[in-house]
Order: sequence, then C-alpha cells, then structure tokens
Amino acid sequence: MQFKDEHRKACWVDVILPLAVKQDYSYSVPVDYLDHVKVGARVEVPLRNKHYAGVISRIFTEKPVTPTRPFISLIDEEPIVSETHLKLWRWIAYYYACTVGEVMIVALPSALKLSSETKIILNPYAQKSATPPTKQKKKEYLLHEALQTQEEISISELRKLLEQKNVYQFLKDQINKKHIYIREELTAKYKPKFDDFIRLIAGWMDRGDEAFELVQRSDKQTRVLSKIIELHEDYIWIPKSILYKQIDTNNSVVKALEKKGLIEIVKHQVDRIQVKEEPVIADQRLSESQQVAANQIDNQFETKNIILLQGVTGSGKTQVYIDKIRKVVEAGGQVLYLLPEIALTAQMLGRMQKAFANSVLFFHSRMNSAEQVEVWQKVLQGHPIILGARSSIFLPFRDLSLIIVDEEHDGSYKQQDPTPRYNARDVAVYLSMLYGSKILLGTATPSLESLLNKLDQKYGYVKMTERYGDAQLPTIRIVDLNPDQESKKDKKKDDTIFSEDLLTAIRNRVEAGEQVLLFQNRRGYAPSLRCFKCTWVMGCPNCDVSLTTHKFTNEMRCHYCGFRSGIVKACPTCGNRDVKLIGFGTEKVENVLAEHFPEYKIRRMDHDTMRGKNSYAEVISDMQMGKIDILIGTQMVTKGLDFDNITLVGILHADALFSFPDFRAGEKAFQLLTQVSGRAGRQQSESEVIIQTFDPENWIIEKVLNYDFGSFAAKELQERKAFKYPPFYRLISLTVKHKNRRLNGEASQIVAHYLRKQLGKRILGPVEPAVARINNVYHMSILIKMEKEPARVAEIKQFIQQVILVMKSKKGFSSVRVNVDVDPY
DNA sequence: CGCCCACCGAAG
DNA sequence: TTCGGTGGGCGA
Repeated sequence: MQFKDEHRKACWVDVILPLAVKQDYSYSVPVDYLDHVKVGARVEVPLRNKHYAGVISRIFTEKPVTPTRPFISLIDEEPIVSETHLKLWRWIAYYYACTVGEVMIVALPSALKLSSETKIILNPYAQKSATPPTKQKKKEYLLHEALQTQEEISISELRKLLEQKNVYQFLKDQINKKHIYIREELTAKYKPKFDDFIRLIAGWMDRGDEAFELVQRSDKQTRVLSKIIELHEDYIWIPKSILYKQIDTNNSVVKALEKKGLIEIVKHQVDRIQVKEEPVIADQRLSESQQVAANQIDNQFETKNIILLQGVTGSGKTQVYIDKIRKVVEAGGQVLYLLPEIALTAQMLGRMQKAFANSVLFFHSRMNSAEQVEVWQKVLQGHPIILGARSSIFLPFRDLSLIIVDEEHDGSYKQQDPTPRYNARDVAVYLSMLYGSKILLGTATPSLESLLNKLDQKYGYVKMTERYGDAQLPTIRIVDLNPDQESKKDKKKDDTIFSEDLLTAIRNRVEAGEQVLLFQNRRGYAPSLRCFKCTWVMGCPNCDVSLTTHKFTNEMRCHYCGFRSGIVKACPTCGNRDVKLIGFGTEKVENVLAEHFPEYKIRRMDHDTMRGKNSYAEVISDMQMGKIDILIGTQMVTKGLDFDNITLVGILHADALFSFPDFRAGEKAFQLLTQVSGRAGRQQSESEVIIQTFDPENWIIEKVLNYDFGSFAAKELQERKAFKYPPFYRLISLTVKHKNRRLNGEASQIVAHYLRKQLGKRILGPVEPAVARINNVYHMSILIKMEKEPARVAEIKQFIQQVILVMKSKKGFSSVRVNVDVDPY
C-alpha cells in the first residue's frame, strides 16, 4: 500500500450480479478506486473462478461480517443505472417474487452484462508429453495437439474435442501437472462502430488546378476528385459510403488519391441507429372530438396522474397521443410510448417520425445489442421520445414526464416465460410514481383491472366515441354454422370453414376492388390427426399435445417443443389407413379459399410465414398497394393493421376464442373480437364483420354485436366479484415442475398442503394443467386467490417462498422447480 | 479402481 | 448461472 493512502478509510461496495442469487454480494474497493466508485456503475468482480460485471448498489465503510474479496476493476466512470431505476429493479423483484439479479438480466442490454470465459493456454515450460498415445493419455494428447495450432481454447471447445460433458476434473489434473494454465477473459461486447470518412487536405481547396494536374494521367482519379470537391459543399467529412454510392469507384482509386497527399481518410465513430429524417408534417390538426379528448386529458392531469383513455377503434387515439407528446417535448421532458408488440413498434415508428422526425428512437429486445446500447446511451443523455416494447421500461430515463401505454388491455404486456414475469403496464404505473410523471393508458376495450381503478376514482377517465372522419363502425353479423335440418346428414360439423354467406360476401367485396381480412386463431394445416378405427391420436413424444400438420413443409410439428416428424399416413396401432385430420388452421383456410377463388390474390400471415426480418413490412406494403385481395391470419392480424380498403372482416371460428380454460376467457374473446372488427371500415364506405359460430346465442358475441362494452364489462365484473377473481382479488399461480411425474405430484401436494394449512380456502389445486407435460417435464398448478390488502399480499408472498424452500429441502425434492407467477395473465 | 455423470449446495 | 464435492453405476 502506498504511503499517502495509509490513513484512508477502507471501503466496500454491494454489488448486484446478473444471477439468480438471493442477495447482493459485498466486495472491498481496491485503493486505486476509493474515490471513483459510484452507485449504478458497473464493476468487474470475481465469483468462484469466473468474472462478472455487476452493478454497484451501495457504498459503505463498516467492515462487513462475511469475508470479502476485492473487486477487479471499475468498468464505468459514471453510473449507467440511476438510483431510481435500482429502486424499480428492487420493486419488481419484490412484487414478482424473483431476485434482483434476474431483473438485472432482463433490464440491461446484453452487451452491458459481461461474464468471463475461461481460456486454456499451454504452459510454455511444460515438457512435451510422451508422444505414443496410450489410452489413458489420449485426452492429454488431444489437448496438447490442439494447443500446438491454437494459442488458446475455450471450455466449450475442449468439450467438443474430448467428446465429454464434464471436463473440469481433467482440467484440474492438467493444471496440477503444470501442463497448462487458464485465464479469465471478460469481454466487452459493445464495440463502437467506426466508418471511413474522407476530406480534401486543407491547402488544396484554393489550388484546385494544381490538384487536378496531379491526377491528370488518371481519368478515374480525376472524376473522383471532382466528386469529392462537389460533395464538400454538403459535408465537411464525406462518408466513404456516400462517395461510393454517388460515383462508381473503388478502394484503390481512393487510396491513390490519399498517397498523392490530396485527401485524408479518417475513422470516425458513428451511430448504428440511423433514424430516417422524414419531413416533419406540420401539425396535423385534431378533429373536434379529438380536441375535446385532449382538453379533458389536460384537465384531469391537474388532479390525477393516471388516466384511462377509452376510444373506439378508429377514433384517432394516436393523434391525441401526438398532441400530448408534443407538449412534453416542447417543455424539455422525456416520453415513453409503450406498445404491446415489437411488430407494432416498427409500424408506429413511421407515424411518429412524421410528427417528430428524429426526436423518436425505438427500442425492443430483438434489436442487436450494439444498437440497444446506443439507444441506452442516448436515453441516458435525455433523448426526448422513446417508442418501444415492454423492455423499454428499463431504459435509464433522466426526466421522464409522460408514459403512454397503448392497447393497455393487451396480454402481451405480461412477460410469460423467463422470470421476472412482469406486466409492463403495471410496472409503468409504478415507474410513473418513481418519476412523478403522468401516465396515459389507451385502449378500445379497457382491461377490467383498469376499469375498476377508474370506477374507484383512482384513475381519471376520458372517452372517445366517434370514429375519425365520417367513418362508420362496421355492421357486425352472426352466421350460425350449425347445419339446418335438411343438410344435416351430408355435412359434418368440423368440415365447415366457410359458410355460403361468407363466401358470397368475400366475392362481392373483392369484385368491388375492396380487401378482405380473415381471422383464424390457429396456425398450421390441422391441429390433430386421428384414427377413426381405434382412438389413436398423433401426439408429440415429448409433450402431452397432438402434433399439428403443416402441409406446406410436409411435416407434423409440436408447437410446444418444436418436435418435427414426417406426415403419418396410417395408424401405427391398428394399421388403418383411414386417418383423418381434425380441425383447421390458417394454412388449410388458405388452401380451401384458393380452391373457391383461384383468381384472387390470397396471402397468409402467421408465425410460419413471418419468419424473415422484413416479411411483416412486406405484407403491409403489399396490402397498401393492393397486391393482396384476401389476407388470412392468426392473432397477428388483429393488431395494428390499419388499411382503409379492408371492408370485410371474417372471423371463421369464434367458438375457439371461448375455449380457454381461464377466468379471462370472456374478456380476451371480447377484446379480440372487437379488435379484429376494428380492422374493417376505416374509410367512409360501409363495411361489415361476419362472425361464424356454432353458438350464436353466446352472450359475449351478442355484446360485441352491439358494441356494448359497458354492459359486457358490468356483467363480467359482477361475475368476477362473485367468484373471487381479479380485479377484486389477487392471484398468484404456482407451477411445480419435474421430469419425474410421481415425484412432481408429491412435491405439488406438499406445497399445496403447507399453503392450505395457513391460507385455507384461498388455495386451489394442485391440478394437472391442460398440457401436463412439456419437453418431458411434468407440470402441476396451484392457484392462490387472495384479498387485495397490500400488507397481507406481501406476507403471503414471503410465505410462499418459505413453503417452496421447505419442500425443496426434503430429500429427493431439491431438483423440483417451482415457477411463481404473480398476477398471471 | 478409475472414470464419468447426475445431483446438490453455495458463491462475497 | 457456475462449479466443486459427493455418491453411484459401469467398464477394465
């Protein structure tokens, strides 16, 4: 230790690691960093024999009780996460019952979450191993062989080399023998992007003639030189890519100019996220009813921080958002505009850029990590408008003044699989409290949660009932799929895809030059294959589901684990060749429709046809240009597709929407039906929605028919209250998982037993879920229904964690996994 | 017996 | 998540 530091106070930091560990870990601060550590900055820390980048959550000077190791280095001079966001992380961990580390994993762009890789290096002083490879020494020989050609290899490469999973014992042995040593490499994944820029060296500007003399012998060089001079009118530094685009040239010509001392080439750091600078369309005026809504929002924000904006599809909520955003941006604040799906953000971006040009950035979890980091940095510097999917709530806003949650009812806001299973809408509400910002929840069909908050006066409320322009709401018509008495004998129920009514309507619309949208919430050709002699159904070997037939790829697929097989032609149990496809998906709809209308242009839009990065955008532009007459799709077509020329929407099998074994089934069905219907008739012409169903009396369909959200919601709320469901009660769902079915059953019984002892009737289950086995792991569900008192809820959450620990501590049960899902969707 | 894997518990 | 310790199965 250096003399001057001797009397300095020792210092430690708590660090959040990107792992599922219970608490933060403490590290001592090396002397060199004493003055530099800041909460929210990253540090490289050792854990066992790996290195991680963790985030400093606390700085303190009392010696911690547990022994500490010093951290290795400080990665950031300045915090990359604010204390406000650290609070958000903690709240999410608490509320959604997970660790802060797990929140960190989803919150930070992957390029900011570093972890080390072990590199194996040959010890230069090692004696050469005995060359004749005896069987025992074979592995040693292989390793040494590999290290002759490569300087270092990674653990995963070693695994491949030795063809074995566990290589650590072998490694340890090699290290002991001093044949090799290892090194931990923490790789910074984010690298700034550099592009080449060109400019004429200063002196030549005034001596153009001399310059051209130097290149007079080369025609190519002369032309490039004059182009460069021309481009200098617009650029101080000319991007090489621009030069290459404007003139046919190549590197050797440019290099020759550099060699002659005429130009210089420099690398400058550039942004990966280029925003198209579309012209700002001056201030689109609000319609009268939009203006009324905008004013009401302003008024209510005086007294309320949260407003529910309910507007019928096509009422122009977006215009109202734009109005609010503009006001915030003019005042210098930041806006977060959330959309439930990535595909929608791309589309909305265009619209927002028309209003705000490059003040808008967009963000979602599937852009590459370098781009994510650049958006992260810009938000940190105060970039005004962020449009994004759910993970954007984690961006490091400086001065967040307004959050817009569009389509607030949408279930996609709830993260399903990797923990934390957060609902971005609800987190956004909490976030707005942390920042003291306003939040606007927009939708045509409010979630019952938000509706209740409005009824309880917790949220303000603004309603838009008029469609924009003169557009009328489409008329909705029900077609009963049940065969009438006469045709009953020759028609089987499941074979009905198109009623005569619908076919006629499609023909009329297409002949009139209009477009048709058909909705079937199932992909593939047919969802199951059955033998009619015995009871055999083609199932997935790894999951308890039937395989879906995909004719286009000529295979059968499991939609849960991805298993594929060829199409089965005969029943494997009884040899019967009369196997039958049951039900229909979008692919079959497409085929059958093509038989009916071979001359029409039909396009399918579902998970299978939307693989490519641009396929979504392609469909959108093809629709706009009229290259599609009929668009068929799954859930995907229900959101965001706003085309003036769609005048007919057909819902092929509405009953499928009600078959979810779920208390939200009715709500989801209403939302979906309303949303699909809203795709029709955004223009003046009369448009129509046809709902095909076997259950025409269904009360929800009846409410959809009359656009009667109010009475639908009233009835649904009543039932929720009576049966103790949200929004009046809170739910936590537990899924117990293990690959041994019997053990899993026992584990779920144990958990339910302890929970029930304390919580009594609030516990339902355990029951086998609809799909009881996925990827050879068995599932059991337990549902906890509880009162909404926050203190009680917190207590119960803790109790659940305890119960899980108790179960796992029993012999043989430690490998049982329990997923906790708070507010399951 | 040595080797390998699966399982479990703990990491600062 | 990663990885060392442990115990059991298996081939030499």
